[in-house]
Amino acid sequence: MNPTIHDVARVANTSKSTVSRYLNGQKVKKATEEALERAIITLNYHRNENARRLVMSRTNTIGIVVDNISNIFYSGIIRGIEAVANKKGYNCIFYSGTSNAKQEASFLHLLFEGQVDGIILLSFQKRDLLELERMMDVPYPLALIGDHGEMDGLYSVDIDNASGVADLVTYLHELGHRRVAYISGPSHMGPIKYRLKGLQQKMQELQMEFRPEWVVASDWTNQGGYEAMKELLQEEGYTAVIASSDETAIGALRALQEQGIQVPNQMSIVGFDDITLSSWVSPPLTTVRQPLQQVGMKAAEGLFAQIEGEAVERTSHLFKPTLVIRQSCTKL
Amino acid sequence: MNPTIHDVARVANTSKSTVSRYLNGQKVKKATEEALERAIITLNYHRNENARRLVMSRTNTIGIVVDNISNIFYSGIIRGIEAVANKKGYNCIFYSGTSNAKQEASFLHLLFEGQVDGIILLSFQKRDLLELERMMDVPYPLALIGDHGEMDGLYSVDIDNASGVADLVTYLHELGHRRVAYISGPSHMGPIKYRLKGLQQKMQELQMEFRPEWVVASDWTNQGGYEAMKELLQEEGYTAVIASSDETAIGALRALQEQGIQVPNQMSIVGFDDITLSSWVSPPLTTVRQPLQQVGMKAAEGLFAQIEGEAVERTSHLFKPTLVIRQSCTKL
DNA sequence: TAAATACATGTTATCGCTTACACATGAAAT
DNA sequence: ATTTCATGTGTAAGCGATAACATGTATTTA
Repeated sequence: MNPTIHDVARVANTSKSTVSRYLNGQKVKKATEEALERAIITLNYHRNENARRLVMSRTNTIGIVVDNISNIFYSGIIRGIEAVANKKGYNCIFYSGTSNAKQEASFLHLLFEGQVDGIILLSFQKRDLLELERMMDVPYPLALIGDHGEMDGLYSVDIDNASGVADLVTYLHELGHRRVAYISGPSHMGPIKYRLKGLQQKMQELQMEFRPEWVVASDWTNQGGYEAMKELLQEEGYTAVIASSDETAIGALRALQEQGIQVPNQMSIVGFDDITLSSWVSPPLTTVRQPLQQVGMKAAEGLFAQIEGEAVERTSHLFKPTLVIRQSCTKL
Repeated sequence: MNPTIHDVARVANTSKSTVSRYLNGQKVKKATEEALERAIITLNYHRNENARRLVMSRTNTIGIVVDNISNIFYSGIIRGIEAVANKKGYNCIFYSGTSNAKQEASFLHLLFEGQVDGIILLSFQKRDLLELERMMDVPYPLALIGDHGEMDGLYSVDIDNASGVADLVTYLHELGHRRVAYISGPSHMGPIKYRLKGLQQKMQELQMEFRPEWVVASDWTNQGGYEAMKELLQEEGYTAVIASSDETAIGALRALQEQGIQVPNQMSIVGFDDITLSSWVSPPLTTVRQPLQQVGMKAAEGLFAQIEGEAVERTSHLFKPTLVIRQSCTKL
């Protein structure tokens, strides 16, 4: 059996409550402090966190539920969350829905059961509206990152996807491009809808021609981008391609180069995300960078505000990406 | 305040222990079962996991400590771990040492404090020997993935890196190559030493010439591979390059192509890892694939064996990679 | 030196659950 | 009808911590 606070008290010749106070940083007499230190080392005592949580109804821990823990995009967000959590003295633990197809809402039990003080749900998949509604009823601290199904009532944070694409359109427009093609992504991903909407709105605003046959879908992989570009190459008339992710943009670039089409001289291309690879390819890819860390921080801040009983705006908070100009576009 | 088992008992007109038994799947009379079901729904009862863990000294949860949660290599391993854990009815929670430079051993407190029943430490960084020794003294279920500092006394699982490189050497030798260059990786990574050792041993065995100037280090990034290859290009005489990771191999490929050196006609190149990108590049890269999922499963199995009190071999368990032949090498 | 104050420590109830044990109930065996 | 046994349920004692309250000791002040 592990030693308990009671054992420590016995060995140090004092009482449980003194031990508890000492452990929690309250002042004790110098002599008892030393005795306690010795006792704790001798017994190799570690406090039982479960007992503590039971009586305190508090865990000092937040849960982060991610659909795919190895998604590289989440790493920046997680860094942001952890930065805030560390400052607040909280621990982060991660739950992954990766292999088992558990739904996010199924992790809410962690909250009910007292395993965590709050939860951040992190996923760029499009979310189920029923699940979102269910979450709105949860009287516990909760923050969403990613799609919020355009409904209010939940504290959520996301990239302003529409704005990012709009920036790309504007940039191409400034370079003189009037007809641009678009490589979209898989429909189950949250950002897809907003990126397309941003494209359409900005193009309309700038009175650019929008042709449905200049829009193709991809699965957001490199290979998908390659294939989408091949498909797109059967149409003509556009002078630039906007890919809705850098990975597809790079695949598309490969298809273009394979066809002997020079980038950017004969075709301009831009991506979205600013992944590391984007600066390596040739030509280096113009794209927009997502403020991932800020997103994570904002979500964590909102969560802690809720944990501490403050009022938060239960609505969506968006962060604008920033344009990163490299060498994949040319002036017309 | 949340409803407790006591509230449920009151509403269902029975006693705490009956509720507890019902919740734990023991048989109760049909009538009480129905009453309990109703009471639980009415009250929206969720059992307090902390109280339960306190009295049971058991969490049904294992902790997975990873240095960088977004490392794509870990995703396969994690899938393996989760598969075994799910089968055993355990939950996995992840702890990340990402942002804060916490050492792995500092997560052992989770075990002492009763937060988890066992821990898997997952990292491909080279491990600190002092930390490893400290872990050997821990009388709790523990499994290591990655470097085990060549010491026994810990249950650990790893890729057989030496064997992987040896396979590559053998393959090149079979193709007629006798003089090969090698792009190593960063010294703080665990596999580096073993991969180099595998290279040297197999080359010696096959009586191939090993020249120090044909060995350069890289940081295992694409750009690092590019630079390493440039450095290597100042030397001559070798007919093939073994890169110690696919990402560097792809960078090296870029450098070669930039110099107008045709792959595989003028230079053969192989990588290590079999990342997705390796089959996309041109020419598709010959490499070795790591059995990541198996590694994860083996670690989890060893951990559960320990949790269940079985004896396990407290030593290193290695899994051999398999050669994946594509088109980046030519017969001499 | 006695009274007033501050500070450190001990006593005890409590958090919500599981479980050993005792007890009640009803069916099966005598 | 009585005894036996199985089965379901209640009582009560912990699990290991915190914290309100009471108490004791040291320090300051009159």
